[in-house]
Amino acid sequence: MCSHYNLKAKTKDIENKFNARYETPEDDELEIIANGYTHLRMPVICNDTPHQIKRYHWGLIPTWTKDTTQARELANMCLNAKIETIEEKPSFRESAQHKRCIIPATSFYEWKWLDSKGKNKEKYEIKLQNNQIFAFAGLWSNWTNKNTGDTIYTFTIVTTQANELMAEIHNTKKRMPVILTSEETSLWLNHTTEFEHFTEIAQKKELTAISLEPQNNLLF
DNA sequence: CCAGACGTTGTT
DNA sequence: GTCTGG
DNA sequence: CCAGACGTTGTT
DNA sequence: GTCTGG
Repeated sequence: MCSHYNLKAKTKDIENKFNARYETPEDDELEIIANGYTHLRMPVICNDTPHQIKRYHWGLIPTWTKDTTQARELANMCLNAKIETIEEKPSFRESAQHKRCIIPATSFYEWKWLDSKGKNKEKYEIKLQNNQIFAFAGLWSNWTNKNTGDTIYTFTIVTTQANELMAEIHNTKKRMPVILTSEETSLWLNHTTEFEHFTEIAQKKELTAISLEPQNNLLF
């Protein structure tokens, strides 16, 4: 499961890459290692405002969520969404139809299990081969807390079957996020391409996996 | 029927 | 809101 | 990972 | 003690 990723880039480069502008001012250079379970607000570009970069919480909260307790549970569950079933799942289908987004990133993390118990794991950081900024395919949602009237904006990262390299690393479940180049993001946002096609797109990505030193804890 | 889930995968 | 397991 | 279950049947 | 759901 893709539950940690990194966005390390100059804000100007992110803006230029995706032809979009930050909604609110940012530092010149970002380096954010996002841990899904902390539900950080991360930069996203949504289908309804494709030239704006907004910050949404990672961990999708469906519109029908009843209260904050349930919201917390769902946000923890909905860090990822399988592309094969997003049209069916109650948590995702509304978003799959109307609420798509892309999530700028420069790398993500995965562990290779070296034994069946997961006692020994090898950490990897995965990037595009040319080390370019890329984007995950994602879904967004807006949830209004009936008690406070506050609306929380959230997103999830869409996953698909692993390609050859990722299956080597994510050797238990063999999944990986749907990775898009800046040229491919409009295919996802504009809703014009079949879901199966994104699996093909993801399979073809040239990725580089860097084995991380055991002592590198990346603040996790 | 109706309370409880609603998700992915092994918290990388 | 809608589905589903018990 | 680690708290919590560890069972079967299928509501009356 | 060991499995497993979250």
